[in-house]
Amino acid sequence: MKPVLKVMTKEHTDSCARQQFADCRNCRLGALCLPIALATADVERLDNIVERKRPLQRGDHLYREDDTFRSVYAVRSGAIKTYHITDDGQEQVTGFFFPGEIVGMDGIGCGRFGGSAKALETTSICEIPFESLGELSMQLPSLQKHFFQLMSQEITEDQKLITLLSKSSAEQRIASLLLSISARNARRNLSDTRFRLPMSRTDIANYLGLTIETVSRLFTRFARNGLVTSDNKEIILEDLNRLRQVASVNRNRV
Amino acid sequence: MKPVLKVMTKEHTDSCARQQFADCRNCRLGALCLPIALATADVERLDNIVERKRPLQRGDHLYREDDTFRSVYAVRSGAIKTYHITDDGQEQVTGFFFPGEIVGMDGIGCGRFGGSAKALETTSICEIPFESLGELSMQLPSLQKHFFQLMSQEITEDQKLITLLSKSSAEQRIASLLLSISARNARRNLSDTRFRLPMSRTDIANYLGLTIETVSRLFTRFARNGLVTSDNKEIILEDLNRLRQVASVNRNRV
DNA sequence: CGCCTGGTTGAGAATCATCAACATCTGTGG
DNA sequence: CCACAGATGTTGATGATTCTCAACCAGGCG
Repeated sequence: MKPVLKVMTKEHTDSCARQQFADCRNCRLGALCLPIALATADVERLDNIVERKRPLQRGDHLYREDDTFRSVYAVRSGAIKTYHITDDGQEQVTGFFFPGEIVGMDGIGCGRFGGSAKALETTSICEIPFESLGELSMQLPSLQKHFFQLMSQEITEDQKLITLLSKSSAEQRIASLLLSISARNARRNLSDTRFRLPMSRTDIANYLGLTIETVSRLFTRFARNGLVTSDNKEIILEDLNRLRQVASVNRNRV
Repeated sequence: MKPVLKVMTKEHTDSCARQQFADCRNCRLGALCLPIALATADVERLDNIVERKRPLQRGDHLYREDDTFRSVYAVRSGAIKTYHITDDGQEQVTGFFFPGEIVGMDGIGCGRFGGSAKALETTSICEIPFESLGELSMQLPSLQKHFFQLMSQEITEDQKLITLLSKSSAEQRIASLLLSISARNARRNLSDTRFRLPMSRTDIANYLGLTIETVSRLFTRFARNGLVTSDNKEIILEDLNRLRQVASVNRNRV
């Protein structure tokens, strides 16, 4: 049994969210998750179609590759990783999702999920049935538009990752990932300099197209150079500006 | 002046399309471009909002990064590359688009295009104004759904590229690209074994996260091993099956 | 004709992967 | 509460792939 005190850590915000989450109207993540310029009455209609599920435990699947697509999912608390299995059986991590972010939009296309989604830690989720959403969108132009936006944001995100994988050294990839998580924490009013990485080194390596050894070595190198302090998954970014430099100073390809 | 005979080459299909393209109803690409189960009357409504533009010349921009987003574009003939400029001024090619494919969906999110799109050769385009499309979607559920599908397909495509960049050797990347273009040619009823690559080695290298030297060396290696015959941009895939093997045999990472 | 762009080829260097040993953490059962 | 096993992470030595630099070739155009 963990002491109750645990609730008062930096995860405080999310922990509270977990309880308060009666509906979309007073969801603390509202502005992040579906920050639509919806009239109050419209939020209510959205709220009606959203289903809250019981929390996933670490390692539980939210959905699996080839499952029939019915819903997209908003992360309330915790963290999700998405991944594919390649033809030759290897895992490819394609993304990490934090509270306020939407998972599962790749499934809209073919009616099945193109990859799997798995909880990295205890995670609570709002399920948004897509059929109903489609109908609702039909009536609420702003909701439809917003959904288009979310999807194209995902395209943009993926393209950033493509650039990262295509052009950057191992050092830059890791610096970029840390900065990305930092920025996403800031959005949720959490610290942008001290946080816990919910994913394993293996997941980081896989996501960034590196080996765990390289990731490990770079964490220690960053620590040696005073860029970060890291105690396993707990991490402190000691110098955001210098980290930004590291992330962007490119070896001069092409 | 090119001799009229030119029209009878393997680009025949597309060349014809260029003329016949009075409207969406008898577009030969129809089933590829917006293969919707639309009633005839509905295609007519779609047709009404589509604008045909005059052809782009090689090097012309279809749109540029940060241009206000108003439309998505269907490629009728020719080829388009999309690219970003990174913070430090380098180009990152994010995709190649062939006839029947839709460009510009990354712009939907923030109201501006997230990258630029440029013609690799003489290219004709159908412009699909997005505002009108939004309204039309509102009335035609199947069109809205289809558009969601197109976008999530793009997400899926991007994720394949992510996997490619993250997990594959230079050899596999190039084999995969060739196979991708081959398959897309097949979709258009062109040869899947002999075609002209519309993009430069530089673009290929950039797209695949390699250097031009590596790309060049691998083309010659492939030729030496009887996988392909290549005369500059003209290419013949001599052994599709073996090429598929090369593309998928992974070094065993993670 | 010479210039310029784009492509090919070679030799050496650098980054990152691989293999291997070891350390640390977590959870389970005694 | 401790001991142990398995998973996860760290560190070191070596090697392969791919980059870098450089020379050279081919085709298009003024």
